Amino acid sequence: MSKAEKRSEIVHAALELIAENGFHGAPMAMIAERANVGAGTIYRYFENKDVLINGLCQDLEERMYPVILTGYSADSPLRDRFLHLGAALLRYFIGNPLDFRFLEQFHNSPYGVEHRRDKILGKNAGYNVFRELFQAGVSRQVMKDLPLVILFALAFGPLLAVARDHILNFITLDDDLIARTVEASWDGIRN
Amino acid sequence: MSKAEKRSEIVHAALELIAENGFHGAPMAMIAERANVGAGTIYRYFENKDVLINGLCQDLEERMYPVILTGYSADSPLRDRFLHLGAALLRYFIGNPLDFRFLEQFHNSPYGVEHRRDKILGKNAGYNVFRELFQAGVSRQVMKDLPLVILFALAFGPLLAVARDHILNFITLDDDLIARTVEASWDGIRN
DNA sequence: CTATACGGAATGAACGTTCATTCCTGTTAT
DNA sequence: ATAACAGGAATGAACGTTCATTCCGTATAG
Repeated sequence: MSKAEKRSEIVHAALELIAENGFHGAPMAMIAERANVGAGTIYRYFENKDVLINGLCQDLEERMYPVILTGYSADSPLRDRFLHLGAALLRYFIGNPLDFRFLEQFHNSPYGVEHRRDKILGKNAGYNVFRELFQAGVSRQVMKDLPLVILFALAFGPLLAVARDHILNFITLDDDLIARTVEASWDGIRN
Repeated sequence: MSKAEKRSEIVHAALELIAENGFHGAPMAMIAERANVGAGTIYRYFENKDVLINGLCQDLEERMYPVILTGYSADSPLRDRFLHLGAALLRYFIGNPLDFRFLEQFHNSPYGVEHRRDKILGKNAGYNVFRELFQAGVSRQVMKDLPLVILFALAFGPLLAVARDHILNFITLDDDLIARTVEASWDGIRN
């Protein structure tokens, strides 16, 4: 097994275990076992568990962004752009439940809060499709004149909640239901 | 200290610690210390940690419901009823951040998922103001014709998200902002 | 071409720490 | 005096992390 493969085995095993059992249910020994490596080997690739977990999150975002942005045109009407992003996000989560469950675990942990604080208040507020879309929406008065944070909550709160419900089998989302849900969440933010 | 007082000290300490530091950051020894009791004493009141935590959740719901339902009239128009419940919920969470943080921790843990599964699919689907309100909304065509679970997500997803953002100091909610947020989430579900 | 030596990578047993839970001692109330 | 209770030290299981050792591919010597 090459070095890169081994690293990715470790990352994949960790993601799987954390998604399935939460942070509690993913001790290093178990990650090592599932990745078919020795317990110590992990520490050749990651300084410690914190670094592994933060790395996981970064890897994940890098995999997710391109998928969501496929077919996204910054020139379309705002409504279309929102519907595209919302549906793409929802489909991604449904198609990659492990990624979704990991992100949920991550965001409800000390790691996640710090991560989000940086994103909202922090330096690397850099380029961000979502922020750009919402700022345009507000300034063109297509969206409600509410703080960005609240618009985010109105838009993505429902989407994350239905993704969770689908993955926990409380409901089964098909393409029609996805579309109607995203449209409903658009109704929440549009003027 | 009376027996009932001691029990409530333990419950309060546990809620505080779990809310502040998550489940990881609330070992029994620390709960005992904050409650000014011995570590073993807790086990005279609760069989084990699981029982303590589930008890916490039940206590909390019993404290929350009356507050939210104060001034609620089942005869008002559906829109008013929703606005009342939404604003009351949001205000409760903002005024009782520890309760909110605990509920979040709880719902993102194995305990919480089981608890919710029971509530949605389970037996004790018994009386529930929210369910009743939404069923009425759908059947009178005041709300979108979507599965109940999705309407819940559309309505409460945003409210929980903004409550979280307020408590984490990403935004400061005042009465005006609360009202406008609840109205926006109503736009998401109404026809 | 084969045999030997080398060095980085992998290993997993062992360590120190932390936790939930138990147990025994001392205290209080009757 | 006795029973019920409270306390916190003791216990053992589980965890993240370390480190002495083994393994293996490659370079070097014969």
